[in-house]
Amino acid sequence: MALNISNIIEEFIKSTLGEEEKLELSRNDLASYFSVAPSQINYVLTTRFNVDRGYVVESKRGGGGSVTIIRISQAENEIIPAIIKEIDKAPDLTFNKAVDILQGLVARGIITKDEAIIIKSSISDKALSTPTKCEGLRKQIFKEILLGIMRR
Amino acid sequence: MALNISNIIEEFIKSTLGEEEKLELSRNDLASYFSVAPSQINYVLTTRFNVDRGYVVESKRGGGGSVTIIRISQAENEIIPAIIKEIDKAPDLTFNKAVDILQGLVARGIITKDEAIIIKSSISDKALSTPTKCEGLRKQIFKEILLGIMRR
DNA sequence: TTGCGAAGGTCAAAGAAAGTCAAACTTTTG
DNA sequence: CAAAAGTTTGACTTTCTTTGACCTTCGCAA
Repeated sequence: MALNISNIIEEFIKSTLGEEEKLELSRNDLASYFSVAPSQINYVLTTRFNVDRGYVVESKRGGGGSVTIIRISQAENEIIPAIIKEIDKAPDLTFNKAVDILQGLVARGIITKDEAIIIKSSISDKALSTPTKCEGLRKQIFKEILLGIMRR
Repeated sequence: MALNISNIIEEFIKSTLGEEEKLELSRNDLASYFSVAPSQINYVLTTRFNVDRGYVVESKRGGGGSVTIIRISQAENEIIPAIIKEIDKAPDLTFNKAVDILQGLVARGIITKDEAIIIKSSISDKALSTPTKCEGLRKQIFKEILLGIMRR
């Protein structure tokens, strides 16, 4: 993995979180600990700890404010329908969004890393590049895959 | 073999890779080390480290970005390119033909049953049913999946 | 009750990689 | 030797990260 500071902060948060469900921390302290702009913490949170990847973040401003990272724990049989509902909101599905979702599924132990690789292949831009570009195709394929996972 | 800079870079990468499975490097650093244009590295990668020669390349842009060269494992290195060659003979690929191929891969222990299920989902008629029918799409997706399997 | 300081939030611009593509150049081949 | 194939270069693009200026919210003390 490339060594940028965002990845390092991501790993730090994950290892501090450990097996716990929640982690409360101070944005400013974390930023000064890593000598970065406070807004960089937000960048890490929005790109690495979003719903797609299986986390939610809550926060409180003002004196004594803080940021709380929460691992989403959902009954296994509810996750996939929830994801399908979520992706159905947008007309299309980007590759990166799908990769985030897959990371979330791997993190929750629903699919293996190897399975994620296969799925990524099947919905990559390259796989879907055809003379006649088909709108919404990736989404459709991805949904079928999710349904297939549920059925097994 | 002609002693052009591409061959020298190729040898350098190979000897740095050694017996390892993966090598992560910086495109720009490598380019400046050999005093060539960065895009020359891409040229070397696409001509010398492609699937036909038993490698796949992954990369990440942006700060801390990098290029990773991955050696494909041996057994799969034989079988999968052969399958790709075979399916390339026909312009299209039926679902049933693909299922046959998948059965073969499961039988040889190259993929698991669960992985076969996922792949079937991604190339099913239902996944691919779109308003504008896309010729040869299933084939393309299937090929990408096969490449993905090699990459694990 | 109001105002100040201490959080955290937002957003856009700058920076840091890597990717693409075509033109120019070089080497090989018929 | 001419055409084809292979190599090298550089301008431009895309993606991801980092920074900083400015905004919002909250608790507490005067």
